[in-house]
Amino acid sequence: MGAALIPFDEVLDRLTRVFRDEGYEAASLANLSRATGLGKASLYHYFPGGKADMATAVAERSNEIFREKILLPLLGPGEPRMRILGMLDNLDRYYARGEDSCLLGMLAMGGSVTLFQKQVRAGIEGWILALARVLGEVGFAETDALQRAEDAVLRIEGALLVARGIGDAGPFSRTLARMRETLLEL
Amino acid sequence: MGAALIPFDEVLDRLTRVFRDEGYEAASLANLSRATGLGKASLYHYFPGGKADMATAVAERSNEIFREKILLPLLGPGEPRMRILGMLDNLDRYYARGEDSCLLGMLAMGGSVTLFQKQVRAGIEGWILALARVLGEVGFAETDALQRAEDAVLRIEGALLVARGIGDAGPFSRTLARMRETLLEL
DNA sequence: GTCTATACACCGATAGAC
DNA sequence: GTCTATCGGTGTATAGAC
Repeated sequence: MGAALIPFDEVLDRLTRVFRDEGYEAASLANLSRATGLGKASLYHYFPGGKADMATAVAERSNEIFREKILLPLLGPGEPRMRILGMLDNLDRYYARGEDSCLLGMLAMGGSVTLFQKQVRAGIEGWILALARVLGEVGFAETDALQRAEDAVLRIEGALLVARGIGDAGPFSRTLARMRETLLEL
Repeated sequence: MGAALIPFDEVLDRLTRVFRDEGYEAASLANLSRATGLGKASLYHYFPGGKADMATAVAERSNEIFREKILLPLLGPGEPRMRILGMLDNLDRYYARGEDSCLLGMLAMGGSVTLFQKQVRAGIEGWILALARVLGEVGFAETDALQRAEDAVLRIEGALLVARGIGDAGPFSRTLARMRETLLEL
């Protein structure tokens, strides 16, 4: 009969970890099966579209979680400057001090970007827009706020890429530290 | 008998394009064979270690070309400020205005980073050190110069990642524009 | 140094029992 | 809803002729 062995969200979490650590192409069904404890056929029960289906679901859920953990506190109540500094702390935790990679970044730098461009775009642009909005509250003019927000987001992404590439989380930590001093400056 | 059909450097160039556009895992021997016009067995003649061998060779050559086209002009003769601004123009051309991805970035965000970490580290750190040196000539203190250089490099990488991820080169162009105004400022 | 042909493991995906 | 067993295809890699 087979009741669900673990909650579906837990399945998504484990799939996320594999895609985030290995990238889309290197994440084999054998990996994904092992990570979830589910047989391949069971994975196909939840995701009829197979691996691509799993990755898009995982990317969408990742965007939701990012929204909860990063964007809502950023937009939420409190003094705007403090919320922006709080975002930097939350990012530090979210990306495990630079040890974890960004799922969207991994999907972006893979051979099948186009499959996930909708989710990548939504995640990136949602982040930029939210940050720009709070920078606006702080007093930056709209275009300046947008520029700063875009710059901040792509610096985080670049820092995670470089950290992963050289096997040293230092660039991520230093990037957060620099942004603490410059993001609100001028 | 079989003389070389195309110069070896041309083979490397074509392999580079495949790895840079598809990433390591998605670049199949069939792709690489088609792109070079060489049969699989011929590729194994040049690269006994197979695909990993091709990718490391390609990464090393990519670092050499980057050095020629970007780092030497940056370090070369001329007024330091102008050389730094010149680097930004050269990067704009090198990455085809944001349409091309960074090979090292693609390798960094793949499931086999560890295979290429030596080359990725060499490329990234060589770039940072060169830029820091010229920033030093401009008058920035050593630690400040290093911070600025690291920040600049990871912004370029982040901009290329975001551009690829959303399918729009805009973030890359805007990043170069912002850096033209801020990299030498303060 | 290039090719054709092929080995054989693993890939994503499916069938069908329970 | 889960499993085992298996499919056909493609992956990397090799053998051996020319």
